[in-house]
Amino acid sequence: MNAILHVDLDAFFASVEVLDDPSLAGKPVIVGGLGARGVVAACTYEARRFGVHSAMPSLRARSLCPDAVFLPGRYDRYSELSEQFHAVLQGFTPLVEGISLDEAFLDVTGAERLFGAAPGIAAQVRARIRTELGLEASVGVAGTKFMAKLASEAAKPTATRAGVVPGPGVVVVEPGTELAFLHPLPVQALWGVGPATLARLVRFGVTTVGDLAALPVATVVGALGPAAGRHLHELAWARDPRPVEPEREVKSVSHEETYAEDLFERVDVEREAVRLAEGVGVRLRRAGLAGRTVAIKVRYRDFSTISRSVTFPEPVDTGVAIGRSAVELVGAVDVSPGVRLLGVGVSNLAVGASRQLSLGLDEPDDGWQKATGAVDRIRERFGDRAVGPAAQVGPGGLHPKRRGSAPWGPSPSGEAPPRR
DNA sequence: TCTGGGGTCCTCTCTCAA
DNA sequence: TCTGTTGAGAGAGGACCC
Repeated sequence: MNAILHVDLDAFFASVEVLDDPSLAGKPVIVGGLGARGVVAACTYEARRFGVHSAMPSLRARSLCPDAVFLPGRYDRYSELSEQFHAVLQGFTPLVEGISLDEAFLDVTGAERLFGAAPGIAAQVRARIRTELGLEASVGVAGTKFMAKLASEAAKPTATRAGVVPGPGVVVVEPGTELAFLHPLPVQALWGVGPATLARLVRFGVTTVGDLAALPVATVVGALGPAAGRHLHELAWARDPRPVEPEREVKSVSHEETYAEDLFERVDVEREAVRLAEGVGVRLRRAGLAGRTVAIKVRYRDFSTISRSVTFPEPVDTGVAIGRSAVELVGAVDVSPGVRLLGVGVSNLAVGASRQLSLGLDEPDDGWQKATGAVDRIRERFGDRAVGPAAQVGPGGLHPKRRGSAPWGPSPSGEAPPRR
């Protein structure tokens, strides 16, 4: 029997803000995009008492909890603490699968001889996170990843109108008790059941995990398709063979941005495509990756979204090559309805040096490779804003998109959010 | 209420070649 | 030569996760 831990930092971004500014302790704190199109990235349990939750539009959060402290978020600081968090986990086992900045699975089956039984390891993990990071974590312990995830959810504090109720911190699902724990839960508790899947299941009278388990698998497959149907039916019977995977390969790299005001001019959309492509290229080269498929994503003001992509025989990794493809793809879509969001991404990734596409310019391709290398070295020394494509030079200087800039929506001014 | 950013995975459709 | 089948791959869209 495997021993899997799911470790989740409580209200991570908001807790970091409280950690760095103790005067915020006990107050409703909301981190996210502050503009009209921003969303809540995280909030303290004091804010959740008012019905605020992550992914909620910031305007709605403001109306529910006008006295909350609203902060734009500091992605770099969260990344720094996330690295420390994962280092703590690595101290218990190398079998750590990071899910996000604040969440990870640990397979401690082999670590039990060194650290004791899994529930004890869970307590040790929490204690070390508290003393070394100053943050609170909830831990679920079970025989599978999926059950451990549900258990950590049950370990968290809860916010009610009356106040914040501390959680147990560690919840253990003992072998043999999985179904008793699982079947009373609402079916949305299953990983993979969102609003659309829920709507389909409700038509079959399914509201709990137990209801889903009671259906014949063929019925679930008929409703949800073979992959999702079989997978969810297995989960409903607490069967989850997925192992903890420490190394997961990246499948795609992308940047997207929602604009404070819609873009109607093709030249503006093309300039943004070049800027986003530049950021994607930088991240690809830093990771030593290149990709064969370049895709754009366009979201219109009515929230309808389209994507266009093109696949090349050879992988690309320079902003010039990605940008040129993205501009061509933008050229094939209608921008007149108003572009709310634009995204540029690269997939079909491969490790190693790329062979760049012919750029249709007089410059030999290896000349661009050398130029890109020089640009990367300048950025290493002087920062991302030091150099960029000519199309990006304007009165405001260079604005190459970097990971984590305006991560939760445009700020009120339309500029990147201020750093504290 | 009016919906971010960065991902992964799945499904459907179309095309092309065997 | 024509038609039907099958499978792979590309492209597009959607659902879901944190």
